[in-house]
Amino acid sequence: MSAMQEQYNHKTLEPEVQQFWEQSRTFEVTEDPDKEKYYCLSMFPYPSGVLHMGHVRNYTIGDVIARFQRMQGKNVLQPMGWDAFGLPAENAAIKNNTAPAAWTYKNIDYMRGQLKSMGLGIDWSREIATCKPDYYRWEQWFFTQLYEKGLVYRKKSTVNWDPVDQTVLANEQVIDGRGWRSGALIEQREIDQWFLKITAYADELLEEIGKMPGWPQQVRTMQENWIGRSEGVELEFGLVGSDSKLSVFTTRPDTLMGVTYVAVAAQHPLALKAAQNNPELAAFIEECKQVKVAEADMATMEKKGMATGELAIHPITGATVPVMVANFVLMSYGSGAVMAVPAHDQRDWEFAKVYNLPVTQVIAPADGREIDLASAAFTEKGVLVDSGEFTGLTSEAALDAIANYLSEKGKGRRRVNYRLRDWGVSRQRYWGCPIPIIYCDDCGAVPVPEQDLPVVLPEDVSFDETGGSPIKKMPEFYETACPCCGKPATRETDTFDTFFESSWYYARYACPGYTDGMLDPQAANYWLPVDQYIGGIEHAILHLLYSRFFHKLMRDSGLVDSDEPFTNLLTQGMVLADTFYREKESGGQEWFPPNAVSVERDERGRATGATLLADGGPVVPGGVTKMSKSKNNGVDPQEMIERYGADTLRLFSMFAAPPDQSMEWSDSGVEGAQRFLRRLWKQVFDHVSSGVTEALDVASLNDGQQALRRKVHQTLQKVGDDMARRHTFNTAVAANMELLNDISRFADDSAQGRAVQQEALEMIVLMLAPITPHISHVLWQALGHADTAIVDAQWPAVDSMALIQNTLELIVQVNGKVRGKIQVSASAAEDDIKAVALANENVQKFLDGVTVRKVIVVKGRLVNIVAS
RNA sequence: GCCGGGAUGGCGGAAUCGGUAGACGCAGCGGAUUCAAAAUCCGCCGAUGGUGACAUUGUGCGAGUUCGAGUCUCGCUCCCGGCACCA
Repeated sequence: MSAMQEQYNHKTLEPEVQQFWEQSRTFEVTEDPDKEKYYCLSMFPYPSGVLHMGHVRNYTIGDVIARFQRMQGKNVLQPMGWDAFGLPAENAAIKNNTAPAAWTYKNIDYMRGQLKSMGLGIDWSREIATCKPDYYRWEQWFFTQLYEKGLVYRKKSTVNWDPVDQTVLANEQVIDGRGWRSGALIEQREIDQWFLKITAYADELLEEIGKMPGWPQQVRTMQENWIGRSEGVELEFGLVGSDSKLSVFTTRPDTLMGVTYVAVAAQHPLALKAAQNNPELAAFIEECKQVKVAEADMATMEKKGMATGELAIHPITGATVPVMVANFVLMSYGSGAVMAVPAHDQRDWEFAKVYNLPVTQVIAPADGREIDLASAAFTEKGVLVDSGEFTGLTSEAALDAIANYLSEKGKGRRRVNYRLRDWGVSRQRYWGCPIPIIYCDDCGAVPVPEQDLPVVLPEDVSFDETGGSPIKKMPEFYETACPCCGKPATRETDTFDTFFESSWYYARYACPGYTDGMLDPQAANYWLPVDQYIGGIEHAILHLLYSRFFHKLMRDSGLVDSDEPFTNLLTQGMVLADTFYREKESGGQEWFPPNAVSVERDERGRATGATLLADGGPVVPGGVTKMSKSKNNGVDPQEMIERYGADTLRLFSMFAAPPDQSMEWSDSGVEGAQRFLRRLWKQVFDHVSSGVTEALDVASLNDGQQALRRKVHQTLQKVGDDMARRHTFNTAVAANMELLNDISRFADDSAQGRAVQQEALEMIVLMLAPITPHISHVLWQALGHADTAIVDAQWPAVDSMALIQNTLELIVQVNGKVRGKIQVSASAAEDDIKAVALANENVQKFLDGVTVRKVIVVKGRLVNIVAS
């Protein structure tokens, strides 16, 4: 063992420790049936070029959990890879005239180095890049399997066309009518698309999300709402002068007797048919097409409609009601037609007011109060009135009665509807996984046979200024022969949505080099499901729903035997920083990085203003917002690692806020974290350089020694709970800071004093090991453990004997207000405690002239004297 | 509109099961050290009053339950996130 340096120097220390891990292959793991496994996974990064603070936070949380679980004796897998396909590579290719592949690989190489400098305990031998054929060949294979099973289909459908990125987006990728990446207004277009039948799994996806206690409630609710199950009745209206029927879906069959018209979507076949000889209606339908389905300000949209001239026949009464085309009916939900009950549905009511349609009340409040249908619809449930044989039933009873009536007559049936729509996976982009389909004039769409996989994406390509996909202009790529008949045929040139790759990467990490199939069942079933998944809340719906869907598809193909991919989910909060700006003369703001600004404060520390360091002129504080290029408030992790070291950066990230909350960046907070590490270093240095330490003899400790030892084991208990159960790493760090404060105040250089201090320092180094692994590694050696690396050390056990106290301090309250503190023996009887409390001098002052009514003793905590 | 989460010192946050509100850190103030500065160390640090012991008050607002409420209940206000002509 080399002698411990007096000064903490992260610059030499961290690379040395990282080299040790790499040489010892510390984090490379294999399946070991005798050991409990723990699979800890952080969402893999897109190789955009450089690491940002969001990555640092994500991967530090994951690494802390992984290292902690390893110290629990588990066989811990923590892999890393690259979500390598995607649009930014194409944009960069056009801008810099490089191929997307070259750009991506260059970024991966650079970012891998950055991740390594963070000191993450990753099994790098399992690294995956989704743009490599040995990865994507298996999703191509899986797609052909799903095709055979009928879970894949192609249809011409209205899609969201992003005019900037020149691509189709999934509904989930359209936010407020704009593309989730480009922000461009989305247009509607008809294109042939491949779809995955996620709706076939809607029920299971919904059912199981309800029983996943390891997921945050927020994410579960978001997925539930997204799937959007609603139970109701599907029923048919007849059409006058026609044999065809008009099918509608309703969740309120109890209001059926109040139907005064039927409304259909503009794209509904009935509307299109009626428009053929009605130019006015045709024009209206055309107008509705212009309105985007997901337009931002829908709420203010005017109810518009037009009569089709058709008449529908009520399934119970046989009365005829008009069929209207209405702009508020969605073709994509249910059957694209609704029964309208203006008296009991607000939208129907508003529409009826505009077009003078009758409002017929059929539900009355159960409590008999008056309602005014002239001002609004009555949408609550109640009791049926004027409803023929159903009159007098409650809404609940009528729901059943009418549903039964309709199904007996064959005019309707109970039905469940979902908001969720099938997943369109085709993208008209180049930098993605080719969809393994060949189109033959005679045989139609034919999946590429297994022996011809993978369909390799050509990497050596160049882009023209249109940004269109190069493989669409490469006959050598798309010209091929039909696998069925051998005639000349054309290859699909669309690629998969990149969510396709990220939907199963977690499983491939179990067997990244496996060449005999998509997954090695033995390895996959050993490691899966992921025990802890960590990532951003922005993936609450898209990625996390697709992954769950994929896992079930893989299960039903016999590839995995679990139902869900991620047992526990931690969604980390955003990283925020201060912003400062000046108004530009040309309009708009010029934003300055926080470290270029000096904040002035008054004598209480309150901010009074801010100036730019460069010119001393004032700048305006713009609040604390998510780190972003546009606000110029990003902090470069690499710079922080170089200046303070990875341990300091990791410590600060974990200390600043609980992992699921947003975290504010603070330069002085980082310095505080480093200050703590230097104090810890100095404490260990002073201890080890002042001689040998003899063995701890617990029985011989004096009060002061016992007190420090109690603090050590109390801290251990708390930190263990914070790390394992609560995931509140901020309070775990705070507890260690408290402990170090106590250690540095502990001035006892007696033999047993030094022994207690030795234990205290060992414990603090062990407790910090998951968070600050480099310094802990070195300090552990300095404390006399040169033979075993701290990563292989066991998490220490709490000595419950050390927690025992002979005397306790109790708070004494009078009527709930603290009036004094008393020391009592831990074994004191309740009556004795009461007597001591009542005798307390300050307590006596408040008992003067009043009568004690009751004395409440809360064991180990307080005494409350009730007096009046 | 609906669903979910919040609101605690100058700031980030702590208080885990109803039991000392403000742990820990940052900023600030005072002191030691230093020729000086940085670094380091010690002390103070919600508000009001008091030299002090201490007292009063204080967790967005208004009620309530309780011996005792930041925590539970009811009613509001505001903020953040998500969803939304979903029949």
